[in-house]
Amino acid sequence: MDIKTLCLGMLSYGDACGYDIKKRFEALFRHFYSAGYGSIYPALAELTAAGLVTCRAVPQDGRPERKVYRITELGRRQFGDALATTQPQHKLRSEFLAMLYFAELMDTARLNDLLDDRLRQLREAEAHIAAIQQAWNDEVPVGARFVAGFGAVLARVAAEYIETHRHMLTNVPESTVADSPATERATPQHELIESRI
Amino acid sequence: MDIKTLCLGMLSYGDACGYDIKKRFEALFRHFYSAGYGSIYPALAELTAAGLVTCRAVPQDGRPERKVYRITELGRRQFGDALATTQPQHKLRSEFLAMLYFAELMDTARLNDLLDDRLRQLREAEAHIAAIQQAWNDEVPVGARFVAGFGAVLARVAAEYIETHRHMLTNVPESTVADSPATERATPQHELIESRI
DNA sequence: ATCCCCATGTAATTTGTTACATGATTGA
DNA sequence: TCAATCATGTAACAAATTACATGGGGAT
Repeated sequence: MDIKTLCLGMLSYGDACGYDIKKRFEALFRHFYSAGYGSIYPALAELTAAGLVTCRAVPQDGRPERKVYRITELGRRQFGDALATTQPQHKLRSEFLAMLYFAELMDTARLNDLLDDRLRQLREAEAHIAAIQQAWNDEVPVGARFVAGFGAVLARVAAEYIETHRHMLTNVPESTVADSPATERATPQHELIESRI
Repeated sequence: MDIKTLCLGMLSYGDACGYDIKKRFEALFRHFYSAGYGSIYPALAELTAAGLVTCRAVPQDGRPERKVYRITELGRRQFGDALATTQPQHKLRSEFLAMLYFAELMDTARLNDLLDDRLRQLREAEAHIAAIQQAWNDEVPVGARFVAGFGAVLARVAAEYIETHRHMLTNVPESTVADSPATERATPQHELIESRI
């Protein structure tokens, strides 16, 4: 399920230009999928070349013309196929967690900064999802409700985990905090760590 | 915080060869960071060239020689700098959620497959984390405990959400299930969808 | 017999991000 | 007046995955 296919999916809910599609991505997909113009515009060009969408140019005064894309029957079929056969991936790449693994090597102030930053992001995500949910009416597709709920729950739980467990990282007895990196730590604990991982 | 830096971090907990480092990644980082040999071996070569690690070849009988890497003082300092200054990202790319957004366009059997697959992955993640936690002793760094707990909680909550909300997607009245894609859906709902997103 | 583990690497390919290039309109 | 929004696209770059290439040892 690449960006090309997702653009097709977006267009199955209504005509749009590249700019619109980006906005749609940002509206609901933002928390689990991102796409920039550098991906979307080439994707639309390829979809057009493959006959999966059609493109009509709408001139505007004072602005560049809109290129409005519409999905074709072939495109609809192909998207249906993709939904029926693709096995979806779920990739997380969290430098945040990777860094916290090395919490010992950071001081308390730095750790607090990292945790507060992440908390802010999570709160913002919760607020954003809540805002779009409130603007919904009865006809919103179940899929949208499901993924929005999913995002909201995960963001809330992640924030709660940070709040209830941050003391593990920051309430460290003074002596344990690393301060003289060179002298004591140079050679001692090599080769004996496999058990800790 | 790229793979190069993370290899450096891994080596700050003990000497290792590329193969070992990959195993370490898989042991605990697997749920939020992945790295293949194609990333790790070049990273180690670059770290060596930059003087951040040293490499000593250990011949073995019947196997290719191990190239055991050790972090240098410069490497340790540089890693400390990275921890102190890098602002970490947290990127999620979930084709799973993206596809479920279009749940209307899938049949119940397919949805059940997708949900069951994801549930299995999440249960497996929980089990894996529980296993490594049980093998731990008192000296495990707090960072490792924190990230393991984080992963365990998120996996559990995600699984719970799927179980308690899957009926939204699969208990659909017969009539609503899409069956004749071409005829009814060709043109009707174009241009009126902005409000639903 | 066959598969997995050990152990190294390179090269091609795919994929996505960032920067560049342009420019009028609208609201603060 | 300054930033943001609308609107398109290309080109360079960065990064990671995948495939290729090699090969003995040990377990089932």
